[in-house]
Amino acid sequence: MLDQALDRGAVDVAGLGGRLAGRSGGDLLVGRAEVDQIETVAHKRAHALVGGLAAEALDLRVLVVDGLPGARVVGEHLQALAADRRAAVDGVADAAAAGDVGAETHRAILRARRYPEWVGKGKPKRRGIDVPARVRFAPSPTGSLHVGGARTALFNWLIARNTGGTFVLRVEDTDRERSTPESEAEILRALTWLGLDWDEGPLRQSERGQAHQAAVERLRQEGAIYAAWETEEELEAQRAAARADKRAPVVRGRRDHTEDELDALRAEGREPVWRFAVDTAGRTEIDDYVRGTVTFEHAAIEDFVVARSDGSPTYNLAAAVDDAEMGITHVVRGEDHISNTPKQMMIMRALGHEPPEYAHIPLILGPDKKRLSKRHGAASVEELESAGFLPIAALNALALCGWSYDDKTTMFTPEELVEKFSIARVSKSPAVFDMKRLEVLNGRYLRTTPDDEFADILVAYLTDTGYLAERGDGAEEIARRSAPAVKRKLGTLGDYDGLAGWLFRPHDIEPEAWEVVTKDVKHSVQVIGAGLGRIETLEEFTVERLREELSDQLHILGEAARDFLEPQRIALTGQLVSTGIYESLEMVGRDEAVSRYRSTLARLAELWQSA
RNA sequence: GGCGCGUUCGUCUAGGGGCCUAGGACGCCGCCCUCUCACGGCGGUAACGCGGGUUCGAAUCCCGCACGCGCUACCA
Repeated sequence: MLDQALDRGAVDVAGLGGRLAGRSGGDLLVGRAEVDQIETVAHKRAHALVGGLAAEALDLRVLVVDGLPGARVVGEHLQALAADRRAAVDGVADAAAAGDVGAETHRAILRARRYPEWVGKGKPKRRGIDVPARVRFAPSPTGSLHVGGARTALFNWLIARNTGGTFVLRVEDTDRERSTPESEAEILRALTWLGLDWDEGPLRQSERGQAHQAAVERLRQEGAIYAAWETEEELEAQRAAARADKRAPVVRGRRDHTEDELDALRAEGREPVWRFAVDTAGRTEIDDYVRGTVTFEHAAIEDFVVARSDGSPTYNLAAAVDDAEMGITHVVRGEDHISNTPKQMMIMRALGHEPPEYAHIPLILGPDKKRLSKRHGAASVEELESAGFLPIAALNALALCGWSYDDKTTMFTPEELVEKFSIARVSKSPAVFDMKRLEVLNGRYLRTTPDDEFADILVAYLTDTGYLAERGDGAEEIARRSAPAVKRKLGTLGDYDGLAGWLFRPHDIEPEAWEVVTKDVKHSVQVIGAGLGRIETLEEFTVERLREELSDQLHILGEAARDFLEPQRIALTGQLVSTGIYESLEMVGRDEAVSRYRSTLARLAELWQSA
């Protein structure tokens, strides 16, 4: 078949003088380079490979073995190859004829010939931070620490630790209406819970009033800001006009009031705000660690307010002054701040400071792809804690939100995180926070915790949430004893009650479980009775013995494990999902177990009779 | 509306011109562990937003479009 194809010239590769000949050997040879096993010719990439070599050699010689399996297939592939590569070869041939093969082609050829060391590196890798960085986390104390904020804090902390730098905590409480000391305390507590310690601070922006005033004064002297007297309505009109005009909705105050006008304005009792006089002709470029160069034309930036009419500084002024004066070298913050950055850079420059470097990290989204907020449920660190997540699990989930080390690692110790983190590997695109994944991760951490340590963690959690107090005396002891049984099933500590709640209650059967067990009353009575028979007389009430006894009974009955064990679980715990059956029996002991079995049987019997 | 950013399985991601027949993880589905629910193990499902261009070759580079998100305050 192949020979026929050859005879017809159909496989004359691109008419470049290549020829095909039957020969024994087993490999497909192209030029003088050995390519691959022949079956991989079917591979698309082999075509490309051969193409590359053909392009180089401009003379394709293909040697094929006699009696190869599927000569027809080989022939077809070679035809495909020929058609496929003809253009390729022509392209290079033309280029070569013109005396210029091109760097790209050269690289491709070299790569194909597996001389990786000769192959160009392509684009440069994104840069990381390799100097000791002085970074800051600057939350505003208007609520609890959100997942997004926590992640920003974490990244900053990681950069500080990993570069041997300094992590500064600064509380941005210039909004006096909404800032509260309680919220500040809660944020600090949440950071501590996560294990993020700061080297300086907390420094309150509200206590830096003098520095801010001085900066405003300086800007005034420099002529970088001006008093703006426009009323709310006038500003609105400006914006509306711009919008109608499809221009950027920027606000610019009048800068050329006469003395008489100013007197008149003051006489009205108006107080001006101070706006930054934006140089509308210029532009500001941010050389961002994660986004590359981002350019803002000043024409689209309004004359933003730096000082309110009561003289207090706005966020942009306070942040710029503080970052500059605190010697912050790298500002790492959420992407929602990126349009503030040129403003802050302008302020710093007007003040004679060189702006720091910036990294704007992508936002964390809720399942609806909107920025994660309270609406999405557990959106704060506080909620994560009370839901029963371990700090280490939360830390990992946060770190892996917008950052990855490689394609598989999902569990890092804090030390590994510090060692491996790099801003260069932070993703550009926003990430949906995956609560389910956090749960799974948490369960994994729980399971790797040694039993005694786990028991302590569990008891601490149950105490903090008031669970134990509500269950009365002896509850702690019960919880401690149940710890090993519960450990392998827990996703979060908050799931504890769902698994072990029955231990603290007098015997009762939840409706769903009752439904299961009453589906076939006769059968239920039978297997529960059989189970009871086994445990009633059992001297040694241990997991091992219980397993033996019940397994034995299960075999005698010839039941499927599920059909036999499910009713046992319900008889004892009254729950559909619970701690393991044998552990559960052992935990409550024989007397309690027997009494629960009997009470279940009694209820079943009652139903049976009435039916 | 303006400005900015983003777009690979449902979700988090690997990927930087040929190592991609697009890999991993979570979820989901199935099987196994005859200790059930669960845990664990094994397997399966599933993605390069669209259209052009550059190139012998594009998930990767360029352009356009679409969609999404952020910002657009005398809030931070």
